[in-house]
Amino acid sequence: MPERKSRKDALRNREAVLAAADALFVSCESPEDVTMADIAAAAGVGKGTLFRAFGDRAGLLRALYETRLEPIREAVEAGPPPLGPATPPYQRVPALLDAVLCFKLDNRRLALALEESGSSSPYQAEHYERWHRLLQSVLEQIPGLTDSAFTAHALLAATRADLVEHLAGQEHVPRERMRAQLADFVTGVLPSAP
Amino acid sequence: MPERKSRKDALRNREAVLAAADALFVSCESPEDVTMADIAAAAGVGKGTLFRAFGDRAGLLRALYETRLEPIREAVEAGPPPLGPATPPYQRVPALLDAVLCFKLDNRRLALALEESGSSSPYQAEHYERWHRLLQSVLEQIPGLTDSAFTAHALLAATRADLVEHLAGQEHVPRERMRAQLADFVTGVLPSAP
DNA sequence: TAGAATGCGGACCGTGGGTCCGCTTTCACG
DNA sequence: CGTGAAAGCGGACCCACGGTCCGCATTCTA
Repeated sequence: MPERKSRKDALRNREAVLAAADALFVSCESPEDVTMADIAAAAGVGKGTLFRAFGDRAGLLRALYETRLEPIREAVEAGPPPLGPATPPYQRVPALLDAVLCFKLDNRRLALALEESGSSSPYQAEHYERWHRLLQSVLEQIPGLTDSAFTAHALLAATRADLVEHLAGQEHVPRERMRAQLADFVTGVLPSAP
Repeated sequence: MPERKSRKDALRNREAVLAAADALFVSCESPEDVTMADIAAAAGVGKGTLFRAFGDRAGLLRALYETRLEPIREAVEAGPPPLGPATPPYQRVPALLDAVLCFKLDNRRLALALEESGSSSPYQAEHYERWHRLLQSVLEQIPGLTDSAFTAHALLAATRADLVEHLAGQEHVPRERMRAQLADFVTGVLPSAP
């Protein structure tokens, strides 16, 4: 069907914008003081271009996020254990959450920007849906869990970007300690094999 | 010290604003389409009055929130079991989280408005601090828990306003079911007494 | 009941997301 | 190549909203 290919300048500009936005988010105090105009200027394009390419702020954030997320997505969908589908559920659940946590640690500002993207809640984002479905389906294979849907939500909530930011930023919890805490929590939630 | 008493019209207006804001938040689709001007108009005062009384949007939200929260706070600090301090930890933890959940169910829009209050994360709010400290201290009395601070964060994260809103609003999970899910989750997290 | 102190209110401002439209660049086709 | 039209560009512009300001009204004090 359609998918008529874009002009090459459009493509080049799209990349420039993504790169500029990424850089700005990495080197900012708080995501909300990176404005659309800033990004356009840093990318050397006009605001119109930026909005034409991504629709609105949320669209740009989403596009960036998906890009960053792709390697992990692949590792989860078709990679080797402990992330890939061949992993037994008991090991895979902590591995998945650890991956999410690490991702948010590595992309703090971006994740933050996306979750507080003004309007709608993070729960309507399509990538959240994906994580939740996956986690739920894995949890379902673990006997003794009563409600895999809610459990998946609750576990993912423990990796929310602003919580991560709070722990890492304000309370200076080091990365490895946080990973250990989350891992402990997760294994505590899973029914202990008797 | 100071605390010079306010004029009575100031006090009256303050109440009018709180009432108007409350009403508007209850009957709105999304908290972000209740503007400050709306609130001022509904309260029959000028915008200046509103900002004089509460400083800024976040201040107003906070004031409203604290007001609503007060009964629960009292019940927790000095009330009878299962919320009050006399309750044994194993029962009190689920009771506290249930109270939080019910509060957010009863004040969905308001809690939402506060958490997404633009700028700073909910984790810097003083009322979050309070809940966290309390929950942590109760968790500490339960043997076998390795990290009460993180566990408290993670449990509270399961009651985040936008998650509650998502479950109640989009997925139409009924109140009692949600309470049961949370209760199950919480007891799952607490180490089972052997 | 006069004067000061406190508060009122709405016109006004700055900012930032998003739009618009005349001009430029690209590309398919001859 | 040359050429015309589609695709894209960019920055001036718009508007909504949070927040400020200051001349006027109300309340308090003596």
